[in-house]
Amino acid sequence: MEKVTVFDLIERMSALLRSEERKKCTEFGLQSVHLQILDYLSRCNKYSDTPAALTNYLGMTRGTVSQTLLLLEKKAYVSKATDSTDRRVVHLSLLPDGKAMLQQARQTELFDQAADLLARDKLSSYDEMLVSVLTALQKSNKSQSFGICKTCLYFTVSQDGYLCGLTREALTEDDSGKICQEHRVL
Amino acid sequence: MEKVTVFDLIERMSALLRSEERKKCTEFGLQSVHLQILDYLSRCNKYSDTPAALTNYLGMTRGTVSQTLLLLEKKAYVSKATDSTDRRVVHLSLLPDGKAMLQQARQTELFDQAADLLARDKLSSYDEMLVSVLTALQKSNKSQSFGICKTCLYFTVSQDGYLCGLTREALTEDDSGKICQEHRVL
DNA sequence: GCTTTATGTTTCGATTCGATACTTTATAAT
DNA sequence: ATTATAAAGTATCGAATCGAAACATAAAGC
Repeated sequence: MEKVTVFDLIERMSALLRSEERKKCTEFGLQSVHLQILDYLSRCNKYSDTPAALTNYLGMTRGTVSQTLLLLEKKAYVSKATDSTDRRVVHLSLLPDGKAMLQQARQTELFDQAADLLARDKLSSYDEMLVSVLTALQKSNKSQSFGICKTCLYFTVSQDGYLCGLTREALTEDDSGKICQEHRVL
Repeated sequence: MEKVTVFDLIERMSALLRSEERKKCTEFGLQSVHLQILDYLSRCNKYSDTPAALTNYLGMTRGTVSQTLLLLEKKAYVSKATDSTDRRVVHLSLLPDGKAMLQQARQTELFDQAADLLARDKLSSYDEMLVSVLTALQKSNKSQSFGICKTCLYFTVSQDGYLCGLTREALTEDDSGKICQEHRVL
């Protein structure tokens, strides 16, 4: 397949989602960045719930992120807590209101419908397909992949559960499904 | 495949592209909306090069689109021309400067690299795969699909070339590859 | 101890964005 | 025909975003 096709297809999907997202946002009186931040926080793990990670993830400046977080904090969507060991670092967490908002704003209908339509066609193994597309994209975007923990180079299965090879810490099943800023593609 | 997987995969791709785009934009002193507009204008056909189409495509209000176009016009990226038959409508076109900017700002490297990586793996027919994913998404997003002209319900092949079944006008090969706001999924 | 680096915050000005009201043109109704 | 209604854009205003730069504080290097 020529590059143009992949390029166009993915760009189209992306534009489609962007548009949907914008509509959702105005509906709930939010900005798309807010939604992206809430979404990220709901998916990232404990190593990645900092303003700095958000800065990298969203590709914005620190100042802007700081401002936006201030606003989200005022709306009681997120809360801050300084790290116990490194007192420069702030850990963010979704508050109940934030979770509720995210739940409402997620484009679930769109995807539900799409999935239903997909199910009718008898396509096999298109998830490995998409996975490989995404992985390829992540590899290209060298800097940071922000991949799922369990697909990481450092992710290891020990006798008594999961383990992060980088931090040497034990990981719960829950942790292993979330996005990590330290993620390295296999 | 469960819905979650599709959802996550595509969301991830989208987030990735958004981030890349943001970086590109600040690099060139633009806003991501500007780039999206330039991109759209470079891909849309003559039925779709109006502010109203942009409004639908981007999911913004008419006022905002009008403002942004004013700015792009001032930068000599786009130009306006009132329609000859319906004097209410305005047709937009990319000026050389706009094309040049778009050329520079497009995330070609990212996709080139991704395509190279994909080429190494021996995956067959993943384009039909992605096409069907995208089509499904477009079907879900009932309102307007903004699909490629040649994949449209109204697209017909006559003895002497292509034809739009809606407007009854002849279409060039070039036209048939572009995005149309009237697009209907088959 | 001093410098350098990293994480966040603050401030400021330019820009965006949505809401509302408005103009102009086309289409529909009577 | 004349009026009414709808559609495409524009203009204006105020709130909010965003990036740049300067700043503060904490950790790390030498």
